[in-house]
Amino acid sequence: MNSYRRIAHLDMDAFFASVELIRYPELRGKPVVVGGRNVHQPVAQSDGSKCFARLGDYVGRGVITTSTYEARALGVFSGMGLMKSAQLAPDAILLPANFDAYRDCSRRFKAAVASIAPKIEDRGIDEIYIDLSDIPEETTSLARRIKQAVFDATGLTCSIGITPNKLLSKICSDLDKPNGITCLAMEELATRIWPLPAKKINGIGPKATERLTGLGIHTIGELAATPVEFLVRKFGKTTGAWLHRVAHGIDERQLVVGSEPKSISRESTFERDLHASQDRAELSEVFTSLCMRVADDLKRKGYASRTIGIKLRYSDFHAVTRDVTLPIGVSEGTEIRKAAGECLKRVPLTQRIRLLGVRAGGLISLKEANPEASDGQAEFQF
DNA sequence: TCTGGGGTCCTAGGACCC
DNA sequence: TCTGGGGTCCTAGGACCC
Repeated sequence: MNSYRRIAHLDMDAFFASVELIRYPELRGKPVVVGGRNVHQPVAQSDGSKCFARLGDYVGRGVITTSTYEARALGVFSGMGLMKSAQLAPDAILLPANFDAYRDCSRRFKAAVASIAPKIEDRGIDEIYIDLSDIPEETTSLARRIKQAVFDATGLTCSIGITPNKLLSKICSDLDKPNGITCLAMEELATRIWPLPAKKINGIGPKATERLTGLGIHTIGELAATPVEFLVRKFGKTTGAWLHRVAHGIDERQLVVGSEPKSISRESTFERDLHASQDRAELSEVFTSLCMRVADDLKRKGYASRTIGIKLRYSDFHAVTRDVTLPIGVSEGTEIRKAAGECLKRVPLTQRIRLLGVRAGGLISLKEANPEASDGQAEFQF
């Protein structure tokens, strides 16, 4: 058992936007945002330059997926509604998301890191944890080498935090962005971590931040100074104890390597809110198409699902879910459509609908789900 | 002019079984 | 005719993350 661990968190800098800048180097230094729907690809003009969509011209629903640091300086961040951000930065360039390119780039940066340090936990398309404990190399030198490997593989920069655990490394990778390296030892907790706002802790989101603020707790240091009994009284046993631990920089979690997906889903927000009866045909078409896409994803990844569910978001943004567990796993679009259709009957349909989604949970490998396709499964045959 | 799409994990109540 | 706990599965909702 390791008494001293060395855990890195690596976060790609403005990932989607940076991938786009490799494709369109003429946009470097300009405010650029990625997002929206029906955003036109850049159009080549007769003089050889390209015509890009302008954020100020955008009409419709949608949010910013990523923005360059120049765009962030104008106050537009990921998650912000595009129509709202258009008010703040009308002249920013707007590019449509190109997920295939991002996934490809993601695979390349992860492979580059794995060639140096193979113990990696995947945390999505643009970040990973790396366990460096068993690598005999000085920390900063190792971090530089990893960053160089990522750059050589992708042309992109990243930021790395290295500390004794995942909790602190995640905080630290964000402290010197972009293109930074931040190492931290436990002795530096009070000086470098405690002054930060509590919401910098992974797992303290908007709701928890609001509750803490209501208790007069703003920084991680203030949280650390709060008696654990008080936190347990206010947040319950599990959460209260957890808040106390993380504020003191304590996190014993190991890296999770090679995890399997738990669910696969597809959802779609409509350009305008639809009515169950008036827009029946349109809704039905989208619904079936979502089921088919889930079926495609399941088969491509080699899973069948025992629990099929739906999600509706109404025009007031309130969401409901319904699901059903089947006796056997399914992966055919028609089977998913049938189960999802049963779920739909259990949901109120008076209000207009903003979003429709279909989810497949309870995943089992396709081989287990299809006994006749494998051998040794036919105990009860006539 | 409101608020995307893909996920994970947790909680809590009820059914059901031993 | 009142009454145990424990365990697991199912369903719904919600917080949070990238």
